[in-house]
Parts: sequence; C-alpha cells; structure tokens
Amino acid sequence: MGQKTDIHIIYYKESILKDIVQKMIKIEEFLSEKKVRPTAMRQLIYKFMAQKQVAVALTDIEKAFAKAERTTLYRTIKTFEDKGIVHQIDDGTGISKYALCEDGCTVEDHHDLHLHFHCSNCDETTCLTEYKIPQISLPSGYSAHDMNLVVRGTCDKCDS
Amino acid sequence: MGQKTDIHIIYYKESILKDIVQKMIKIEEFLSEKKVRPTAMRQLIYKFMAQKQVAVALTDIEKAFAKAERTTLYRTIKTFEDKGIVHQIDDGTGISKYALCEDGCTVEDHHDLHLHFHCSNCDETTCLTEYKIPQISLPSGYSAHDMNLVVRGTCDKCDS
DNA sequence: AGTACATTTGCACTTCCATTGCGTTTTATA
DNA sequence: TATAAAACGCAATGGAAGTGCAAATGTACT
Repeated sequence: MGQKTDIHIIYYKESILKDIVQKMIKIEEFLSEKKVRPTAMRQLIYKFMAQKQVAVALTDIEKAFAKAERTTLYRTIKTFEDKGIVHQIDDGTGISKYALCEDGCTVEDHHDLHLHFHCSNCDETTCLTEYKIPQISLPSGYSAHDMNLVVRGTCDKCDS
Repeated sequence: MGQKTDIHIIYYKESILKDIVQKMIKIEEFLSEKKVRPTAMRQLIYKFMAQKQVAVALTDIEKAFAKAERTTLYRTIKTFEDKGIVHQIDDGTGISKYALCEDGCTVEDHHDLHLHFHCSNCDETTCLTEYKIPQISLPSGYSAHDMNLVVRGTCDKCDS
C-alpha cells in the first residue's frame, strides 16, 4: 500500500468478520475479472464508491482516505475508468465526479447513457440509471458517439 | 477602452463605411436595450461573437483581441451572461464556452434549452438551437430547474 | 525461497483556467 | 466641468488536473 500505510488491528465478532471478508473477496474477484490488480488501495476505494449512493469527486475520496496520496487516488480512478468499472460524470459544476458503472458496462461501451441529476441545494450528483437519455435527432452530417444529460434542480432529500 | 488602446485610421469607401457604422449602431442599441453600457470593448466582443457560428472560449476571445486584458474580456463575458446576452456552455471539455442567446432570452429565463454539440475532431462546440431537449420525467421528489444536453461526435464539417 | 521484471504508489512539480483586489481611467449626468 | 459610478488594467491567487521520477510492492519464474 505504499509508504503512508497505517495498520489497524481491530477485533470483530467472528460472524461479522466473515461477512466483511466475504465482501472484500467479492470485490477482489470483481476487480480481477475487470483486469485490474486488486490491491488493497483499490479494494478500499471500490468499497467506498459502492457504499455511496451518489457520484463522488476526487476530493471526496481524498477526505475519506486522508492518509493516502491524491495522485494514487487519481490514478486509481483513472484505471477504474479505463477498465469500465466507473464512469466519469460532468455535472456542470466543473468538478469531475465518478460513479460505479452498471452491470455489463464494458471498456469499449461505457453505456452510461442515463440521466444525471445535480442538486443545487446539497450539491450531490445522482445517477438516475433508470432514466435513459431519449432518442435524439441531429442535423445531417452530424453523428453522435456519446452524450451527456444533466438535470439541475432539487433532489428528493432536499425537497421541502 | 483603457491604457492599451491602439488607434488605427483606415480609409473606406463611403458605402462600406456606412454599412459598418450601421452595424455598430445596431449593436450599440442592442446593448443599451439590455442595460449594458455599450463601450467600445463590449461592442467589439459582441460583434466577434455574432460573427462566430460556434461557441467561443475565453481564450478564443483572448487570441482575437491580443491587445486587451484577459480580465476585461472575462468580466465582459460575465456581464453579458448576467444580462442575458450570452449563455455559458459546458461542453464537457472542462473549458467554459459562450454563445449569443436566442432572441427573447431574458435575465431570469436563459431559455437555452437546446442541444449542444461538441465535435471531438475539431473541438468546436455548436448550439443546435433548433434541436430542443426533449421532455424528461424524473423520480418523485425531484424537481428540475435547468438542464444541459451535450452530444459528442463528429460535426458536419468533419464528416468524412 | 530468491531473483528479475512489471505495476503501483508517494512526492514534488507544473500547467491551465477561473476568479478577485485594488488603483486608475473612462463614462454618464447633474 | 465637477463628481460619482462603472469599466478597465495589472498583479496575484486558488483549485483542479495532470506528469516525471524514484521507491515500494506485487507477480512470475527458476
């Protein structure tokens, strides 16, 4: 894990421990499947992102892993992106956010053509994976490879 | 126009001169109408943007007006944005682009709900004002104030 | 296990664009 | 033409993205 590693020894009840280990093994297998070496750092970051219900910025990960280097986190995310594990989201704030891809997302085809919602109140960005970008027609001569639809407004949590 | 002003004296045929003056007067009137003091700088920048068929970045304006200060250009664009003369476009490149608003765009309601196209070949961003963002449904609890749809691909000029 | 090689990580920079503070100049207007 | 408000020029700051390189770690092979 590099020079800054802290090792914490914590005692858990056996059943809980089993569960945690199970989860980490699953993540490890998943990363391997995606052709990403399942280093400790990567497993932790993956777990962090899986727990989050919203898209995360690099700075969010940085805060969560204060001990780790920004560059490492940055490159981890980039690796995840390259391998089709996460997709980058441009929510219009100027800060790149990332979220786990849906199942079946491949390197070639990041089919994250769903809608992204950015709440101007809590500043959280959510993947509305159920809400796909509608079919768009373009002027002749134009061809689309990719698209991004961001809706800004108030999210359900901030709804008053 | 500030300390850096250059004055060029150029002789034109009277008919051409009249035309140029007419256009500048129109721009001047338009700016006044929008409650923006029509300084020389602002008229020039407005004219520059009106001529361009694509959205421009601050650096583009900078290159076009090498004599002027970046800050001035920046603030001019911001003023234009505040007064509903231009709208900012986030085309996913991370660099803010700007384009003239459509007629009838007001300060309160920047109805630039059209599609933006970013060509990954020539890096130009185009407002497809005829192509509106389709109606979107959202999960309950979510309300939309604004949206942005960017399509990336190949534009008509780069179409091979 | 031990060695050689490839990948990953940490650190220190650099770059690029957006943005602000402040003093000076220009413009509107009384 | 005096005066206040707005615009401008200059210098500097801030924040995020990205890079080069050396140290550390992991993998594979004998």
